[in-house]
Amino acid sequence: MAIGERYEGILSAACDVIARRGFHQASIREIARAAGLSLAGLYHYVGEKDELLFLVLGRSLDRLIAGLDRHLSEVRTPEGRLLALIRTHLDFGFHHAHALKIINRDHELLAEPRRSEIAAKRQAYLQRGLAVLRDLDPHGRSGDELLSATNLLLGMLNGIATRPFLLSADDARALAAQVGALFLYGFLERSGSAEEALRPALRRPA
Amino acid sequence: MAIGERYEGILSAACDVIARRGFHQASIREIARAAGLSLAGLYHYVGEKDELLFLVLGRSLDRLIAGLDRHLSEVRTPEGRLLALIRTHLDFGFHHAHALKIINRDHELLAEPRRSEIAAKRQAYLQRGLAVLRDLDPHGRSGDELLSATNLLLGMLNGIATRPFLLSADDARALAAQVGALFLYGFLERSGSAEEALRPALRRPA
DNA sequence: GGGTCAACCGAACGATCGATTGGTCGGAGG
DNA sequence: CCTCCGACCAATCGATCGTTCGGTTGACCC
Repeated sequence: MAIGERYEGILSAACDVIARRGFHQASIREIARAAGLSLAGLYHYVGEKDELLFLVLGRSLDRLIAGLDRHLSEVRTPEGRLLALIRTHLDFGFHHAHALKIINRDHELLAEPRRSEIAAKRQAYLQRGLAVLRDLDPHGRSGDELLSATNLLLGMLNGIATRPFLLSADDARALAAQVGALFLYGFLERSGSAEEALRPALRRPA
Repeated sequence: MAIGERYEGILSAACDVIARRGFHQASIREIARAAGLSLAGLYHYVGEKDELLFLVLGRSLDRLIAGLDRHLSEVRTPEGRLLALIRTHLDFGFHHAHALKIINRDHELLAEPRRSEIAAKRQAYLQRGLAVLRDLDPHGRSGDELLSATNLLLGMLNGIATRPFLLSADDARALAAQVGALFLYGFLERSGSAEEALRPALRRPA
């Protein structure tokens, strides 16, 4: 067994167990067992429990961001870049469902300074999404509006990426097109007749 | 102090502590301290730790669903009902941020049969959203499509409802209109030129 | 063949967890 | 006045937690 291979197995086992049980409920003993090591054997590779979560989060976010950058670099049009973002996220959700679950659920559980380091990577991902929407925006939206729109989009993606909708990679692909069309239309047409359509409802009391 | 008042205080304290620390990291002792009781004093009111999470989740979901039903009953048009759903959710996120956080993050941590009971309430909420979208849908979407669209919408709402975008109730109101317009447009116009706009991007390789 | 080092493991540490036990205390009922 | 009961608490239980310690083993180097 290659030297890094055991390390990979540990992180993979940690990812599985933490995703299934939640970080604080996932005991080091259970992770060690899943990785095929004894408790003390695991501690030979890892300093403390927080480090396991930190490594899993860091590696997953790095992969997610790298994948996004790779896909974005292949597309020039703003619409294509939006679709690339959506595809990357859903694809990641399909291939690394456990990792995405941990990213969204357990990212606040780290102690400083690891917490800040992970938060920075999450922020880096968010910024890329915001840049895509800025290029796409025909209305000159403010930074705040773009930020909330970015969170809307990522929330949509997480709303389906972590649930059992994605049964195959083709599903993810098809769903990406759907989501892209739905979001793009609303995003582009904001100040047009969309508000018009809602005006009667907006006038009603609470 | 009235008899139910202490009980209210316990559930409120549990909600705060669990939201801040996560369920498994929130010790019964800390919840008891936050509620102004001793450890054994808390056990006078509650049978076991799981029951605390169960009560918090159940009460929060009941409130959320009741609020939604109340708001839906006041509106007749499909568009107005969509907006009512969005408003209800964002309003709940603003006034009960801790509860919404627990609903979205810790709902899987219960043991059976409590887990199923909470899952049923979540399902009831989802079904109401699905019904709203069905009334609104001009394309005769399948149940699966409507279900994923519902998850998209709820994902959007959770994407912003739990983050610090909502500084005031007016913010929540304004954001609801934004979200409503964005989603409505995309939802209504699906098979029109939205796919047209994405077609060039769709043809590109992965 | 003696020495060194990474790669482990069994056993145990103190701390903290959820939960229980045995009680005190004050007020309501008779 | 006595009894009873709900409300509450100090002390403690066994289990489990994260972490550490003291090894053993086998491969590699001189």
